[in-house]
Amino acid sequence: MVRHRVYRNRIGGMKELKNKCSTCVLGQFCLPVGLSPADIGRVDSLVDKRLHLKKGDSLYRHGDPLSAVYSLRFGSLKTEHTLPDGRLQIIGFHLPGEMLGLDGIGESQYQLNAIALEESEACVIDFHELEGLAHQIPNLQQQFHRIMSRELTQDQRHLLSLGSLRAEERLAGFLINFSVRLAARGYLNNEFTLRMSREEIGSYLGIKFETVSRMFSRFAESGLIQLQQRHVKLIDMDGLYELAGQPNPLHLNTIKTPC
Amino acid sequence: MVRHRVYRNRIGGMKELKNKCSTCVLGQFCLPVGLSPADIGRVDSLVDKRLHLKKGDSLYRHGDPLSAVYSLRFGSLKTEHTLPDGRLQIIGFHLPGEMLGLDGIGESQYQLNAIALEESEACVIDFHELEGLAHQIPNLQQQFHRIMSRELTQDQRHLLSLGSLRAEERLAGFLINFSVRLAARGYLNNEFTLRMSREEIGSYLGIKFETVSRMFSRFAESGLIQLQQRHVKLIDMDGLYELAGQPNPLHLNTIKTPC
DNA sequence: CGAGCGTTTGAAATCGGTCAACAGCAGTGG
DNA sequence: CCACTGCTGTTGACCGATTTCAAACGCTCG
Repeated sequence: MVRHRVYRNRIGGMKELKNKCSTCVLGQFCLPVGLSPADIGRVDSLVDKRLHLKKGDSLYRHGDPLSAVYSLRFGSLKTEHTLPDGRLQIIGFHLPGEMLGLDGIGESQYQLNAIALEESEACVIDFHELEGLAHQIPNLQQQFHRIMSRELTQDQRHLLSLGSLRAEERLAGFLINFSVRLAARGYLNNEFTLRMSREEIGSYLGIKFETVSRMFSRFAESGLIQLQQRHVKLIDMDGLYELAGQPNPLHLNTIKTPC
Repeated sequence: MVRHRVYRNRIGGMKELKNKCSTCVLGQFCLPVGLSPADIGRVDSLVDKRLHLKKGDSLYRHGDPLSAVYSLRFGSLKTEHTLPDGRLQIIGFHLPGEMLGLDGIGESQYQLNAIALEESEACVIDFHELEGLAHQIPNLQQQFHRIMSRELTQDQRHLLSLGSLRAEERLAGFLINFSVRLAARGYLNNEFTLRMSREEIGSYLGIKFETVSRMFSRFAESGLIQLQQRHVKLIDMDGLYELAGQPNPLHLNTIKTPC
C-alpha cells in the first residue's frame, strides 16, 4: 500500500528554462497572483525543478523534514493522516494550481502524507528561497499569506461538514466543492471524473464507502446526478445546493434587489 | 443570543506604554518568538491597543472586513461557523498566546465568529502593519508562517478526530489536547476548569451534548477523570491517551532504546 | 480470460441521536 | 432567607442513520 517517495526528475538537467511561472497557465491561481511581470520573472527562479508523480507516489510523507512547498501543475493528490492502529483520515484532495506542503512549516517537518491520485506534476519551491523572495517582494508575501489563510478556511469548512452535516449533505457538498474548484480553473464543472475511490471519498467525508455508494445511487435515482463509474455529471445543481444546506450562489444575483 | 461587537477600550488613551510585547509573559508563545530584544521592541509598536471582552462578546464576526489579527492575552474564546438553517459548528477553542483572525486574511474578511467564553483580553495587531514589519524583520515573517501552519495542523488533527474517531475517543482526545496546551503555557495541566458548556464541547466534537455528558460520566466512573461541574481533574493520563488512540508521549522516552 | 479490486446492494447490528423527565445551581425578587 | 425561574447538566428509554457483515457483480489489467 505505502509506496516510497519517487524523485524521478531529480537526476540532472532540471534547471530548464521552460520551468517558468511567467508562461504557466496556472499563474492566475498560483503564487504569482498580483505580481508585476518583472516580479513574476523573479519567482521563476524559485521553481528550480518539477516532480513527476505516478499514481500512488508520495510527494512527501509525515515526518520528512520540510525543504519545499509545492504547487500542483497537473493531476491530483490527496493528503492524509494515519493513526497508529491503521485508521486513516483523508484531509484534502488537491487540484492544479493549489499549494501543497504548508503543513510542514510549523514544525519544519510535514505532518501529512501527500499522495498522487493519478499521473501528476508539481513545481518544487524551495521554502527558504520562497521566504527570502517574499521578503523582497511584498506582493508575493501577501499572496502567500492569502494562500495559507484560504487553506485554513477550506479545512474549516470541511470541519463544518464533518461536525454538523448528515452523510447525504456531506456528499452533496463534496460534489459542489469540486465543481466550484474546477470552474475556478476553467475546467468543465458540471461533468468530471473523480480520481479517487469511493473509499477515499468516504474517508474524506468521515463516512464508510458503502454509505458513499448508497448516497450516490440515491442521488442518481432522484435525478440530481448521472453516474458512470467515477464519471459524474451534475444535473440538478439547485437540488444539490439545497441538499448541501447552502443557497446556490448563482441565484443570489437574481434575488438581490438591484441598486 | 448574538451579541454585538464591543470595543470597550476604543475611546482614547489606548496607546499606552504598558502594551508591550517586550514585557509580556506570553512572549514565548506569541508573535515575538525568536526575535532579538531590539526587534521585539519594534513589535511593541504593532500592538496599539487591547480589547477587553466580556463573556459572549464578539472579537470579530463572519463578514467583517479584516483589519487586524489578534493575540489572546488572557481568557478564552471560541470560533464558530453557522449554517443558514441555524446549525452551528464550533471550529476551535482558543487559549492565551494564540492568534485569532487568521481566517480573515484569504478573502480580506473574517470567515468565522470569534466569541469570548469568559472575561478576556486580546492584543489588536493591525494586519497591514504586521505585514509591513514582517517585511522588515525576517524572523517575524518566519514566526508568523509557523503560527499559521500550526493553526492549519491543529485543524487537520481536528478533522482526523471528527472523521475517524468514535465519541469516546474524541472526548478523550479533547481533554488531552487541552491538557497539552495548558501545560505548554505553564498552567496546571492535570486539573482545570472548562470554560465552555457541554453543548459547546459537543459542537466542537461533532456529537450531541447528551453524549458528551454520558461520556464524561463514563470516564469518571471508570476512574479516568474526576468531575465537579466544569472542573476536571485528569487522573489516569495513560488511560486517556489509550482511549484517544494515541501513545502517551511521556512514555516514549522510556520505551525508546538509548543511543 | 481470469484474478483481484472496487462497487453495489441487502439485511442485521450498533452507536449516537432524539425525546423526555428531572436534578442542580445561579440569579431574581419578594 | 426562601420561593421562583431559567439555564445547564444528567440519566433513561426508544429510535434511526450509519455501520457492519455478507453476497454478488463488473471493471481493469496482466
